[in-house]
Amino acid sequence: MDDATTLRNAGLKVTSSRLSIYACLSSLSSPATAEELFSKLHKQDIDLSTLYRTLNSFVSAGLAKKEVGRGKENLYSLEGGKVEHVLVCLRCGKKVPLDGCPYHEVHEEIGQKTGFRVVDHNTEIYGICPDCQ
Amino acid sequence: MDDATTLRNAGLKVTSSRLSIYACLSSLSSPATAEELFSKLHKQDIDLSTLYRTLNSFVSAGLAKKEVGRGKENLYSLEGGKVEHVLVCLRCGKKVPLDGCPYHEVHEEIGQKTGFRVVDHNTEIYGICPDCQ
DNA sequence: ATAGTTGTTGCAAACGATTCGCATTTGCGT
DNA sequence: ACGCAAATGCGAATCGTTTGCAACAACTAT
Repeated sequence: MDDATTLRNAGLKVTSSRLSIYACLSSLSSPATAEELFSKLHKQDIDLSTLYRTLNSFVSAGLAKKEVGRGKENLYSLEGGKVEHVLVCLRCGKKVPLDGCPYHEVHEEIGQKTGFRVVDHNTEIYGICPDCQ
Repeated sequence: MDDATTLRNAGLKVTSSRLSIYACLSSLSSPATAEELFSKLHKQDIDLSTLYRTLNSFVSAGLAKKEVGRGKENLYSLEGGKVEHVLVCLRCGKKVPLDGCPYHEVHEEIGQKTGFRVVDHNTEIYGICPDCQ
């Protein structure tokens, strides 16, 4: 499925800005701030407010995720990109990656029970509720 | 362990503001905005900037957690408080609580495989690694 | 294709959640 | 008690993010 189709399926109009932003997001190896995305997109001449509006659209559509960063800015990343699961040691901070998604089956179960379409799970479990689908 | 000891163990000076804020956080059933906490604390006469500074201290000390809310404000909650599992709808923001911890068995499995003692799981999965135990 | 409808974009201005500087006060080790 | 470093209150500043509006571009039905 190409990006345009992905956007359409999410109920979003396809525009060149959105395609650029989507492509930019999918090129990320880790979540980025709006400012970072903005400078990556600098040549494409996309307005900052458009970027913000687009990011919010993506989040509402379940395509992207928004999380708190270090400062007062937020981080954005594609939903369902390379989901990485990490064990973090509270003492030494060491991180041990886990292979695959240990929650996969559990989330399917939850989806069946609640009617949510489960999309991601980091801070919380995100999805689209029956009323919105 | 009482709150004062908790703060001290986290390397924070114990002050009445901090005790109030900590108590306020631990009374929450779900994450709250700084504004909400502020109005809950309004009798205690704590300055808003103190609240923010304190919340940041708590987060840095690993006592509290900060996450993005619906608007442009963030949500704060105690780390390791009543762990609640919630399905959040990306569209309408509705939250549906889950009974129990769906990950319980999965985490036991992970613990056995990796040697970690799994302690919590919100943004990431926390534990104590074999070297630290 | 064409015209109409609706959602999107750019621009500039506003907003407001969060941060910061500084003088004062407080906790806490000696 | 004494002194130092850290915490607080107050105000003002910051700047990440949102918004209003007019122009414009995508999609739909003709």
